[in-house]
Amino acid sequence: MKVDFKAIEEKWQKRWLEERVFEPDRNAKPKEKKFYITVAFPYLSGHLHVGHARTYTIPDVIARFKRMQGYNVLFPMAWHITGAPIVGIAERIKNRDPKTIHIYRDVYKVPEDILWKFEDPKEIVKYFMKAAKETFIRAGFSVDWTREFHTTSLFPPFSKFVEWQFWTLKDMGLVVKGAHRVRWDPVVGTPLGDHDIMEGEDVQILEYVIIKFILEENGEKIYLPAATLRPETVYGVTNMWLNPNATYVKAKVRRGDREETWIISKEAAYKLSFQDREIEVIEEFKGEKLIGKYVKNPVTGDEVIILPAEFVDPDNATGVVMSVPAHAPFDHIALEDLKKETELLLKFDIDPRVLEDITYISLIELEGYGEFPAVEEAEKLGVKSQRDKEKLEEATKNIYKAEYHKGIFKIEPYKGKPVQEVKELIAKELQEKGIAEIMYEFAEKPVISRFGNQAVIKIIHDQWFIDYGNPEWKGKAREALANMTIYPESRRAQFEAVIDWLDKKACARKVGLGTPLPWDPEWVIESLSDSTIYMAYYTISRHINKLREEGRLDPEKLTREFFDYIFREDFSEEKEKELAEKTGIPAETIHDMKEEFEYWYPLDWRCSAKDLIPNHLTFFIFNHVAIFRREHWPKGIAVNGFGTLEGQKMSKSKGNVLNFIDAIEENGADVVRLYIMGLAEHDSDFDWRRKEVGKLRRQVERFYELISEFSSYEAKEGVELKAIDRWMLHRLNKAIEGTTKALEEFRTRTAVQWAFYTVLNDLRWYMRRTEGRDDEAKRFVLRKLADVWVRLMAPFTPHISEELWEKLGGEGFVSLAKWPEPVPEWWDETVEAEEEFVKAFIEDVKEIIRVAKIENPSRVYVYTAPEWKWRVIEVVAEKRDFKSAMAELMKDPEMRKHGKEISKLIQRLIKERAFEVKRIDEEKALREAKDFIEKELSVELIINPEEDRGGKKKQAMPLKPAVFVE
RNA sequence: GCGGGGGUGCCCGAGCCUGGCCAAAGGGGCCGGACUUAAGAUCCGGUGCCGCAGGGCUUCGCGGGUUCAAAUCCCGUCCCCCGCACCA
Repeated sequence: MKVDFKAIEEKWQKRWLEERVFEPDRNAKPKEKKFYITVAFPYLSGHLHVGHARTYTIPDVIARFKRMQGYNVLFPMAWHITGAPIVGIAERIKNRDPKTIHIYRDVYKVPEDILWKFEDPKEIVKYFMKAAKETFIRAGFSVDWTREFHTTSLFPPFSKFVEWQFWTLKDMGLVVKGAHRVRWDPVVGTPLGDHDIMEGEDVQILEYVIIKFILEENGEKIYLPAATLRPETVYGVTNMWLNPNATYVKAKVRRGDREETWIISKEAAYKLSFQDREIEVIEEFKGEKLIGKYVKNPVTGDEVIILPAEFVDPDNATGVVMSVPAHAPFDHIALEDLKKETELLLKFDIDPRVLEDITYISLIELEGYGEFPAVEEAEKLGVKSQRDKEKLEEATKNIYKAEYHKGIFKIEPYKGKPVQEVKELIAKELQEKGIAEIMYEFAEKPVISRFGNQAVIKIIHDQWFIDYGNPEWKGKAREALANMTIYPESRRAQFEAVIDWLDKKACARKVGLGTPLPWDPEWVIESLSDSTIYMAYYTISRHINKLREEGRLDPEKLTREFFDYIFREDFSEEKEKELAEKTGIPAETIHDMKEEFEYWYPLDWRCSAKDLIPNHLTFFIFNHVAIFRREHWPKGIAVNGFGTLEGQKMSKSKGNVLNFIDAIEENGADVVRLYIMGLAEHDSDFDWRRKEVGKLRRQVERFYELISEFSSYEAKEGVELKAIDRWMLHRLNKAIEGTTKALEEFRTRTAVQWAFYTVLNDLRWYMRRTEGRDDEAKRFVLRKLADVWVRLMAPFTPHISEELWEKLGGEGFVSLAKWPEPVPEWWDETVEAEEEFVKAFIEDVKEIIRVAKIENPSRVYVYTAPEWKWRVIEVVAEKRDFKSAMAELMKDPEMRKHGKEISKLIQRLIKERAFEVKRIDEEKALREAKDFIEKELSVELIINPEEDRGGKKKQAMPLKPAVFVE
């Protein structure tokens, strides 16, 4: 039988919408019975694919589950359109970029006539919002659509809400203005995000400390700023390095109201001009001009000579390097090289003896090394000259790492401190004294922008930040987190780390869709920053939407005062009246909004994929604790993993994407939902495999057929049940318990395993065990099972569950039906143990037949353990040691008859730690299952005969009867 | 570099917190059987090694330790994945 999933799905989706099944009424239930769950709204630059499906299905399943548990559930949805990508797409469509057109026409299947409208970003937004909503409806998501909205100034009421949020943060001093470094295209003049970079998108930005050595020339004070990543080594400088062939400049460097004269490489002058310095080049010359001159170390006061070195790269930092041969392999080797080049020295008019006089200065105590680690390491790796670049780099890396992590500084005033600490201290101190500055530089080159230009690092001013570095704020965020439930709990550590590391976050930019910063409208609030507390907006959104529809809303009148009242203040009739006048919204409606917010908040659950932990989810915590009162702080976060397609990462540019809607079209929403929920747990990733989905589809069809069949049965109360019937009901209880527990913890995979597979397998076993039976007891069991099973499956496969619920004559929607609870009288651990015993027995006999290679067995003799052995087990379980168990047992004269055997048995039991054995009536269990066992094994089963066939009888142990096969 | 998370049988993946019932759930694949004219679907069995009686042996990245007992705890080590921001 083919099940027409599509027809069933459409039918119920229509009914749900018509009867407003998922629009909660806050007056229906007390606040203790409310359940508010949200999921990160989708960014709509295209269709949702199956990789996204899990993120949205989880909260829906939980919402459905909670609804059935009797909660008043709010599960809203909105759309995120803030940011640059959509604008970028529009631009690329306009430019007829073939790649973009391919994606939108062929992968997303946008009709041609609509595609060209995409030159306007608003059209993109319009199209995909509609598509996403349709997808969600067709996925069967139990969303309250009355609260739908989207972000940016295209939806003014929400924009006003964001404005309010930012004013509030600003007043608290949490939005600050400052400088910020960005990757920058110097030709086009724009900041470069990751996707704006053609080459080198993952290159790190390093913070060089540039230490200004002093060169006195004709009484003029000139600085020679040496760039280093190890400022602490300034105490060990023996000389300076310049590249004699590189071009250097003498330039006036202005920063603020300070002006100095520097000598740096030509490249450095250019790069520094983007980093808060005004550079005026006075003179250009080759590095050789300065070789042999002396400069003064600004920290130690030492006079050191400038020497030539070809390893100095003028395009790295300042092109000026200080030499610390004791701890830097490059410096050591360069000095060794130079000693051999007398001619070169003479050319620069340097007395070779100067080199001989250079004494290495040891700064760092490092275990496993002597005074000069750099020298040792270079030797160890067999470095011969500066040209052994690879080896030298390795040596440098080794030494740097070792000294940084394990080194102890030897020079006062930092003596005895770990290098790691000293480095920070010195860098800070030197900067404070004006001896050193910071220069940003790429760790590798080249870094090319998508415009094809060599990128630089620029310091931008007037940038607005949200100051997540604020220690007080961090404290509150930590407090909130500590009181939250995180699923999976193992992610908590990451949240803690993120809260610790988070610092100033640029919150506005000059391009893209969004809400303008209310006090500085040139800036648009950036997309991660405008969606941190919108869960609060949902609570009043339906009123806003209604007012809007009725044309009774002037968004401009949604002032700070209005939002303050709703979200941050106490109830006040007076205030409501006042606001009614100011906003034009009826006082009752304002009151209603306030009540609704107070009812739904705090948010019970926030769901999202795990990639949002380092940003959105943590911002969500931060912004909540800043703006809302403690009682409104969020209660839980559940994160989930991503999806791949047949083992491959989904990539729209490569075309291997399966759109969510296409998957639904192909398999039906219920199958897709069940598949995705059963595939992975919590934050682990899942892999979509077409073949498996197909298989599942058939199983779901089977489920449908089974329940359809059982629906005709009558559950007549009071019929006498056989052991196997009770077993089935007991197992059903377990499935209820297992599913419920798993769903409470967002463990969808375990839940599906219980709700679907375990029940299916148990049912299979039950049918096998009861084959040929057709009696009232069996019908009773199957009918009960159907009732329970449909409800257990309803969160996962809501459409066919509705259909089946209707067939079963259930009242109303299964979506609102009561979630099953274990039936107390169904519990029967004994019958389960007996059934397991029977199963194990069959397995054992099969094993014997197999191993002993018995052909055509005809009879199986089974001997269950005698009573006294059970007694021994019980006593051992209680006493747990040989002496007292033996003593206890020997009190009984019946037992004494078996004294010797008992002593052996006790020893064995203690050795095996067999302390937990559930007592069952083995003989009864075997007799009840006799027919079945005989059929399974195709033998005659003889239970506990007098005659000891094969002399096996004495082997009988509790739960392990003696067996003889003939 | 800093931070977070992992390494389990042919593959995916549970178990690890709270050591024992773990040769290790559940899928998938593969092999065999039943059903069928056949294919498919479905059902049953097998899938570390050895074993003519239900047993034994060796396994959970690698090395060591704790324990009567370790996939699970501790120490060391190797390898892998992810994030590092103005970007959704």
